[in-house]
Amino acid sequence: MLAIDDDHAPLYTVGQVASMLGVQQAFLRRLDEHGVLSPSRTEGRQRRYSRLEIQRLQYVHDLVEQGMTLAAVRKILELEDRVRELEDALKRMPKTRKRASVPPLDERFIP
DNA sequence: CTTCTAACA
DNA sequence: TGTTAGTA
Repeated sequence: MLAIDDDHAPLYTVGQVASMLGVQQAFLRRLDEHGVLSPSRTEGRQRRYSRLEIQRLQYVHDLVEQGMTLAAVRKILELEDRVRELEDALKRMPKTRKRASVPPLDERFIP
């Protein structure tokens, strides 16, 4: 009954995606090389992008235009994914009315 | 005709 | 980063 997610379906080639977004194929391939966004591959090793990946591509394109390096973009996407994880982990956490204790400044950053 | 990798400017 | 040669 779960209308299978056609948003995750790997359907589009680099060429299609590149012209859809008005970017160059080389750019998309570089994102793949740098681990920013790696689409799934066919058995013949050809890239196939899903609609979700294309959306993320739009976002990545913006960040790069704003001057972000690919390494920076990769880190940003990692952190944003991490934030989502924590957000819905929080959402599922049993409601407690306790006052959250704030960790000391020094300990709060750097994994 | 399209994509792929690798290499060069 | 964009382009291109040589393939598959």
